[in-house]
Amino acid sequence: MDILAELNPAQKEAVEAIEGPVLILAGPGSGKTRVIAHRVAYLIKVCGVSPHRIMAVTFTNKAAREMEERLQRLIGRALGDLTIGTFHAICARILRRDGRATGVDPRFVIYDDEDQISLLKRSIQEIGLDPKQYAPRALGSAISAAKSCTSTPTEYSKHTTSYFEEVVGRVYERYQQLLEESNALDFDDLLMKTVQLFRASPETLAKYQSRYLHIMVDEFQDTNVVQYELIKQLGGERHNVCVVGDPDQSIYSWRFADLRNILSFEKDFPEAKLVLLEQNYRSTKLILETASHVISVNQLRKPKALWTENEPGELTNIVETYTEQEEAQFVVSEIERLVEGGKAKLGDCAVMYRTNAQSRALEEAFMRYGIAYKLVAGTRFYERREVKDIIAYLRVIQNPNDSVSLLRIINVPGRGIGQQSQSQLASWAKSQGVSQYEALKLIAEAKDDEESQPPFNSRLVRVLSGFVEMMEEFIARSRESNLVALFDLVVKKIGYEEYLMSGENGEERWENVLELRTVARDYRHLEPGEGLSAFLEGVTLVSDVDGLDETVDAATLVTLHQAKGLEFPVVFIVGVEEGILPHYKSLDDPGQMEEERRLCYVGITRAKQRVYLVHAFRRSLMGSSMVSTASRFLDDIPKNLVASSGLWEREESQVAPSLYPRGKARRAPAPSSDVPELKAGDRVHHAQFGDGVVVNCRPLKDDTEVMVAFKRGVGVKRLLLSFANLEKRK
DNA sequence: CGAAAGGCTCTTTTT
DNA sequence: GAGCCTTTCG
Repeated sequence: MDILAELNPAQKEAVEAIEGPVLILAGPGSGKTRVIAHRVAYLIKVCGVSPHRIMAVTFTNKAAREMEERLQRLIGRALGDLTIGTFHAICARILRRDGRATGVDPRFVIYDDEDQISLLKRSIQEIGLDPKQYAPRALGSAISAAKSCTSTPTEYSKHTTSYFEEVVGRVYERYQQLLEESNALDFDDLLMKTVQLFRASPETLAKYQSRYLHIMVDEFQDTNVVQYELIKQLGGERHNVCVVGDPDQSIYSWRFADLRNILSFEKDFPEAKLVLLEQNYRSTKLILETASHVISVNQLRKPKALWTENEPGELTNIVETYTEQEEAQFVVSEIERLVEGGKAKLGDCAVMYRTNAQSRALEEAFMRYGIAYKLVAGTRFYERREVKDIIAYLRVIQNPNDSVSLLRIINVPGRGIGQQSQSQLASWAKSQGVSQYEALKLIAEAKDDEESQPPFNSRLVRVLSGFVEMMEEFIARSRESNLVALFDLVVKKIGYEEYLMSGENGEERWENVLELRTVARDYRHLEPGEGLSAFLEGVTLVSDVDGLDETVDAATLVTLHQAKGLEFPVVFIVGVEEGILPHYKSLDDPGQMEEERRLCYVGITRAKQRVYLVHAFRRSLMGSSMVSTASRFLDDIPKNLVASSGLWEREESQVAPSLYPRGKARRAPAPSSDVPELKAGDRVHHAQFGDGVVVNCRPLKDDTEVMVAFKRGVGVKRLLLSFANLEKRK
């Protein structure tokens, strides 16, 4: 098979440019994944480069898997040990192998978001601050930002410019100490420590530099500074670095992805070859045009000349519904209509949304209609309590210093080691200068020796010893048994099934444990220790889309972020409203607003045939009902590209003429002489409901109906102006 | 010690 | 509406 056949001239140019740096700017649907795959295949098959000497970085594990499959088809034989995966997975592998040079113990565990928050809380408390006053999440984000520029606690603290930053510096320092004591790395550490390793150990760097002749990076627009640094380190003198990206699809700046990497690339590699992929093979002309109108409003971008030879296709559907329930219902019934009419298969349809919370109404509608769907994240499997409990046991077995996991399981299932006992244990461990697990071992050893008893009562000594003896048994077994045998032993010994069954949703939760066991089975052929470690790494570094199964014929529900890199014949984007898309947190920041717009652009450009942009008039948010207005992004789509419909009549359909209680209305004071003139946007005060904002005014026969959005818990009320006694506020 | 109940605060997006 | 924390009681 000729690897260059079937490629257009620009794609061919990108594939053949194998010497020196290459920057590929690729519009949506322009075949960039294809280019990467063909480029790797070209290197191996035509240029005779060993797969061993190629690294390809993808954004998700799923993308890596697909790339591998594609390559196998292209090359027609096994790949050998090509390095392909996410930055995080690749770095974890490097650190396990060579991390010692920078002080990383190869048995490290990786802390996910939840573990990180819990450790941050502890750090905040330990330096004498209140986690309620200093939100762990906010501090975590600041620390993550620091790590994204490989700034150590000491370096960070040198350059603080505010009290908040000073606090961040202190928390960062303690947090990092605790991580080290726990022999744990967080996601950012995986990247940062690898860069530090390469800085600290030129021999290690040289080893990797001489191995990797060619490096390729997908989704380059979403890399951060450390990731870029890593690419530069590995690229070494050779500069055989090929990066592929699209600035218009940069949607991870909140994770400190830095678009400037693209500019820096051209500066750091002045000899870089630039390739533009502008022909779109995915979408209809009208979809591409719609998307272009949305994105072209952004100021901070370089215009692109995207084009397609595809059919014009259908107009973009803009639909307004009354509530989010109706919105979900519309989506599901429209999908049903398309499927029944033979216009699409169920699996062709995707529903995309800005926030995870929006999936709820959709799921309910899918279930009510009995239509199959797959939810990409949901309450993510690996974040479920029962799943994390078992993982925590396995983590402590691999690495007893993992304090976050130890604290999680020490009293789960309950064995009488409550808060009180735990802090006793913690302070004793500290006084002895040992880790908590080591303290437990000391207690167990000393329990029959009257002399060296730690200051605990005999009951506590008994339960603590019992716990640590059990864990020691697990650890011993982990050296000789395969992962599944170990898994079964742990679950049985701690009585986890009985524990779950006695609680709520026991059956469902037990099923999740069994599901985790089937994941573990994939690792049972590995050597005992290796299987455990690979399993733990796998379950921590999974991404949500990794679980997406294309072979199942069901509609897909994803966030817009997760949708990056996917494509579907039919795309619904729901909640296209001010405050949702764009998200309200972005409303006052032009830079963030541009990112929201890119997010919308990413969504639209996922579609091959049909796009629906749906918004609701009312939506429950954080418990109370709010009135929503159509997203500003919809205004930027010319009318001639749009087929719009409202599924509810603003003038007639609504509830009762007035929500104002009748009895009360009669007793209410007579219309006052100076009824204020109100218009949408005015702030008002109501004696009973408090402060609110006028959402809408509608003239009636001899009165005005005003819709007012009140504060939390009250929601939107429909009032008669003459009776409501509204006070206009400035 | 632990279960239950009530009160609080927030919620973007995720490797 | 949910998850987390605190309080209270057995």
